Amino acid sequence: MSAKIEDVARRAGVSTATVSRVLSGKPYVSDELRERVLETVRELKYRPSRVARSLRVQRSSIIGLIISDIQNPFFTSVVRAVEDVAQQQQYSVFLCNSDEDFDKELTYIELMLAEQVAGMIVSPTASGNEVYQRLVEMRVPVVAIDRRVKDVEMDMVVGDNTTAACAVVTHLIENGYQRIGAVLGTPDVSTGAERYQGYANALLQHGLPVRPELVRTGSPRTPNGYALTMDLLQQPEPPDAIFTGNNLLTVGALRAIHELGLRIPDDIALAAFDEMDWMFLMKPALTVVMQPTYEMGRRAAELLLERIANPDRPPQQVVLQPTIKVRESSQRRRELPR
Amino acid sequence: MSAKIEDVARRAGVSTATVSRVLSGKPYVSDELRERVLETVRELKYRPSRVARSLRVQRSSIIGLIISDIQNPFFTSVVRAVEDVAQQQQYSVFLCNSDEDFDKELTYIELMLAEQVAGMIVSPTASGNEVYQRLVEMRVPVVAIDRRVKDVEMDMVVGDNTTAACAVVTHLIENGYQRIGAVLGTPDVSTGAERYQGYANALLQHGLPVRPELVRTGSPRTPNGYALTMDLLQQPEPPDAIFTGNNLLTVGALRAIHELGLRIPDDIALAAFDEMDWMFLMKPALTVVMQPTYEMGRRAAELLLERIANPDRPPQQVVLQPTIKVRESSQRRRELPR
DNA sequence: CTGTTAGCGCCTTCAG
DNA sequence: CTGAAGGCGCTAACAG
Repeated sequence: MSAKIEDVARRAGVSTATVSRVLSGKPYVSDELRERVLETVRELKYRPSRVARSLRVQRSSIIGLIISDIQNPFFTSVVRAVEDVAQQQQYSVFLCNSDEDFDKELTYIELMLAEQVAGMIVSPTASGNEVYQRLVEMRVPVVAIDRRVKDVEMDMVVGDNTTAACAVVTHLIENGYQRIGAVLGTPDVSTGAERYQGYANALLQHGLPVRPELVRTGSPRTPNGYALTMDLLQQPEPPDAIFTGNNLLTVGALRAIHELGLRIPDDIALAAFDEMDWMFLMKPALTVVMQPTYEMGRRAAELLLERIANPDRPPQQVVLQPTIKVRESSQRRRELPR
Repeated sequence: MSAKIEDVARRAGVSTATVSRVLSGKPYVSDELRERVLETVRELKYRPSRVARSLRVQRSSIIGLIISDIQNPFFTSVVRAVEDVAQQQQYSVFLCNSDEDFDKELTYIELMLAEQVAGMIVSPTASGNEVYQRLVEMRVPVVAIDRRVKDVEMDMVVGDNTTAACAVVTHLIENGYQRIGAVLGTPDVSTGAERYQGYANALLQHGLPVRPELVRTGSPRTPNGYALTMDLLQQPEPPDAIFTGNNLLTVGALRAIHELGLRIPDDIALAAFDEMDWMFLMKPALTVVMQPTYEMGRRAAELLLERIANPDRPPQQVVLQPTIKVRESSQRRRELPR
C-alpha cells in the first residue's frame, strides 16, 4: 500500500533505526542524515503506521473519552476541553457515547483496553465501583468526570453539587416558596444523589418538610424531565416551585410547564441546575446553577496526562464550585398582591 | 501484562491458530475444542489485542467520524446515528472535531489513515476537493455528510438546501415581507452557498431585488450569528424579516433581536434553517426548516459500510428532503392594521 | 552517532 | 479439522 519505514530507509541510504529516530525526534542523529531522511519522508509522503507503533510500544497515543450522553451540551463542552488539551500534547481523542447505559459503558471500557489507549476519562453511568477498582489495580490511567465513583481511590473531577443545590433551593425558599418540588436524575449516580441531598438540606434548614410526593427521579434526559414534571404538576396539590436537577431535565420541565399553560414564575417558579447557554432567551428560572463545564473537561484531561506521566502519583479529587446566577425576576415575591 | 493468545492456546492444549479461529467465529473447528477454548478464554479473561489484529489484517474495525462542530446539535444527532449503525455491525467510532478548521480536518484525516480506519465519514469544512480526490484514488472508503465536495465522485449524503431555503423565504414573501435579510454560513461550504441560492431564487421569483446590503455571511456559529444580525439590524434601513442559515446562527440572531428589544414577528420576522429541538418553547420563527439529522447520519454510515464491503460500487449521492414547518403565528400578515 | 536484529500479538497460508 | 511458522510496520536494545 503506502510507503513503509524500510522504503524510506533504503531511499535515504540509512537504516530503519535512523529513520525512526529522526521521526520520533530522538537526539543523536547528525544533522545531515536528519535532513536527508526528512526530505525522503516528504518525497514518499511517508506516514508512519500508528498501529504498528502502538503494538511495538504497547501503548497508543489515544485518550479514551466515554461520556454518558453526547446530546447533552454539558458533555459536548467537556469533549471540547479534553480535545483541546489532548491535541496540545499530541494525543488524539477516541470518543464514545455510553448513552446512560452501564452495559455500553463496560463494553467501551473493554474496547479502550483492547485498543491500548494511553488512558481514559469516563463519566460513569452508575456507581459501578468494581470495574473502576479493577482498572486502578491494573494501573490503567483513568479519571472520572462529573460523577463520583464510590469507594475507589482514583482521580476524579466533579462539581460541588450538594452546596450548589442547597443554594438555589434556599433562594426559592427565601422568595417565599413553600411547596418546592424536585425533578432529579437517578440517585444511582452521584450527581442525582448529591443534588437531592442539597435540596433536602435547604428545606430542613428552613424547617420545611421533605415530602416524598414532591420528589421525582429518573433518567436525566429531556423526555423524562417532561414526564416527571407533568406527573408532579398534575397532583391534587402541586408544588409552587420546582428544582430541576440537570439541563436536559430542565428542558423537559419547561416543555411540560409550557404545555400546561402555566406561567413562570407566577404559576410555578423554577430553579435549574446546569443551565444551557440559550436559556437566557427565556429567563425561565429564578435562579440557576452553571457548571464550569469546559474547566471540568480541562482539569480531567490534565489529571489524566499527569497520571500517564507518573502512574504513582496519589489520586486527586478535584471539586469545582459551580456558579449561582440569580435573575432579577426573582425579586418578585410571591406574597405580593396579584 | 494481560493474557495473550498463546497463553490461551497453551492452557487449552491447542494451537494459537485454533484459538484465533474460534474467536473470529471461523468454521472448521470441532465443537469440543471450541468449547474448551471459550472456557479458557473466560478463565483467563483473555482480551484480544485489537492493535495486533489491526496490524496483521491491515485494517482496524474503526470508523472515523470527523465533524465540524461538536457543539452543534445537528452533528451530535449525526454522531448518535453513526454510532448506532456502527455498533450494530461491530464497528467502533473514532470521533474528531475539526472545529470548522480546515487544517485540523486535514490533520485528522491523516490520523485516521495512520490508524488504518476501515473508513471515514466527514463533514468537510471547505470544498477542499484535492484531499478527497486523493482519498478516493487511494480507495479509502469515505463519505461526505451534510456538505458537498465539489468535482469529486464520492459518496455523500446532503440535504436539499436550495429548495428548502427557497420555500421558507417564499413563505416570508407571501406573508407580506419585502425587505428580507439573510444571515448565512460562508459560501465556501456548500450548505452556505446553496442556502443563499435558495434565498436569492425566492426573491427573484417574486420580482424582488437581491440586495447585498441585506446579506451577511460568516462562520456558522452562535457568536457570529449575533454579530451579523446586529450588523444587519442596525443599518439605516433594516430588514423587516431575516432568514437564518443554520441553527447556531439562529441562536445568535435571537440573542441580537432580544437584546435590541425587538419583537418577533411584529418588529422583525424570522425564518430559520435547522431549528433546534427546544425552540418550540419560544416559537420564535414564522417558518423553519428541520433537517432529518438522525437519518442523515444513518444513511452516511450505511453508505460507508456498503463501500467497505464493496469498494467498487459506484459513488452514491443521497439527497434528503428537509421538512418545512409553518407556525400559526405566520398567518398574521404584516399589512394588517396594528 | 549509526546499523542490526529481535520481537510486540495476532492471523493465515501451507502442510499434515 | 489442526498445528507450525512467517510476517504486518515499527522501536529499542545492543553492537559497532
